[in-house]
Amino acid sequence: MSSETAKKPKKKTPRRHGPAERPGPEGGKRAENRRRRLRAIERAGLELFLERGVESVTIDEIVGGAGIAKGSFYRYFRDKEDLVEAIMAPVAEGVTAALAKAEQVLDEATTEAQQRAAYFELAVALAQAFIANPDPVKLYLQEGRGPAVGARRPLRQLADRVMEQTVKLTRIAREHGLLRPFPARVSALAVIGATEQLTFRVLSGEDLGDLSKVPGDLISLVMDGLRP
Amino acid sequence: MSSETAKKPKKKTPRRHGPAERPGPEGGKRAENRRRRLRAIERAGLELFLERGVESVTIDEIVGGAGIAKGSFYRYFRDKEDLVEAIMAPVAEGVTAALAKAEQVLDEATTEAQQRAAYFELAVALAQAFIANPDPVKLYLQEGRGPAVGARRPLRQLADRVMEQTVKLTRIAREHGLLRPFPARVSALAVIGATEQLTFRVLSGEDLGDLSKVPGDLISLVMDGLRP
DNA sequence: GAAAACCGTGACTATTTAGTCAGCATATTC
DNA sequence: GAATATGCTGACTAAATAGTCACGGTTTTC
Repeated sequence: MSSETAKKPKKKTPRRHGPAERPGPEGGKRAENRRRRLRAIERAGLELFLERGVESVTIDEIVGGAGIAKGSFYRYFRDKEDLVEAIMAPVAEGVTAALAKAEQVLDEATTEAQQRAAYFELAVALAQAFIANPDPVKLYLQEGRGPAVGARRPLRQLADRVMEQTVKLTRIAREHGLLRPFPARVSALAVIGATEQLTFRVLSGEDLGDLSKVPGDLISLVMDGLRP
Repeated sequence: MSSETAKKPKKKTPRRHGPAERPGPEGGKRAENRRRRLRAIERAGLELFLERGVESVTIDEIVGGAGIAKGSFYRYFRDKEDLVEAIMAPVAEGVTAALAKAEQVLDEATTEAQQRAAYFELAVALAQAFIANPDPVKLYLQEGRGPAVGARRPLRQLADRVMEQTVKLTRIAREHGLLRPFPARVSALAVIGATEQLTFRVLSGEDLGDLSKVPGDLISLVMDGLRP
């Protein structure tokens, strides 16, 4: 508070989310309680975020839903943004890793079969990440286009990372002659957009018929188009 | 109030947005002031919503941005949701009308040429609505997947209407043999998703190369796919 | 099992916020 | 241009909210 230029909440962020600085104990009772509480907070937060939107949910509601005291929230998370980041961490890591892996494999691939296999692997890895974390994925789809300020920042940042990585992959695929020569950004965004919209509506309970057919239909649609 | 039995702010909504019930005057100075103020509020609100998200913006910030007193806001709008609805009205009407018109024309079309013309007209009408209201469209794309509660309700409702109408059109097109036989909802959502994502990123200032080529590329991509 | 480290609690403070309204200002009417 | 209708203002209230912290309970350590 010495220097002026009064920013309200400033960006002081020495440490980030996590149970606390996880002082020292062992793999015993404390660690167990910690895990339980952490999960309770994440679970309650996620449920409320999906129902009412990240920005409208208050810390009081979250602690109420988790059945803990308010002070405990602040032992585990710095603020709401921190909680969102924690909720998204598994998805963010899974998706980022899958995209990075695909890029690396593609760079080293020499045959078209290898290339196709890389894309197939990518699709499988993404599908696994989605299926393992449907609610966080829905939150991402629901709020991921918001401005990168406040509690939604982690969501928007993930969306931007996904876009950039996908553009890279698209560029590689195009250079390998696997795609028609549209600008890579255009192809990538169209594919992301179609995939995300379909995923969002499925996760919203929209009736899309036989769900097991959707992924195949999407790929067929994207690769060969809608024209009969 | 252990759980939630009563509605917090209730849904009392006797009248809706507008300058007021526009008492009586004429086409003179008062009406002029009214219009100016209305536009100032909408402009300030829209700018803040895009920058920081609908739910995070306060009424005080809006009146500050518009340069008016707080009481005046409430003369023109019931609350923030009401303002959002007003901001989106031109787009909502344009899009809804275009989709309804296309449905009607398609129902009466007898030749394939007429059908194709109807889709072309639709594309033109939608493009016009987008170009005439880029900021509201961006707001819709940014927040339109949020839950249909609070100030974002009008945005989500518009998104749902767009989806339903597009599904209808897709179904008609498919029955006319213009599309491959994917489930109509799947095709429709894929097209909407690709279109909206591309539009959102264009409006976010993303570099997509020659912008005049994007619509054509999108159509080509959707109709004939990415495969070379 | 006693001391020490750690943790959870919820009342509390300082802010922020939505919404109101009495009084002054401006436009319209005659 | 006086009388009246309408509109704008901003201080005010009540409610909500983020974040803190002293205290008492729990777990670990020795």
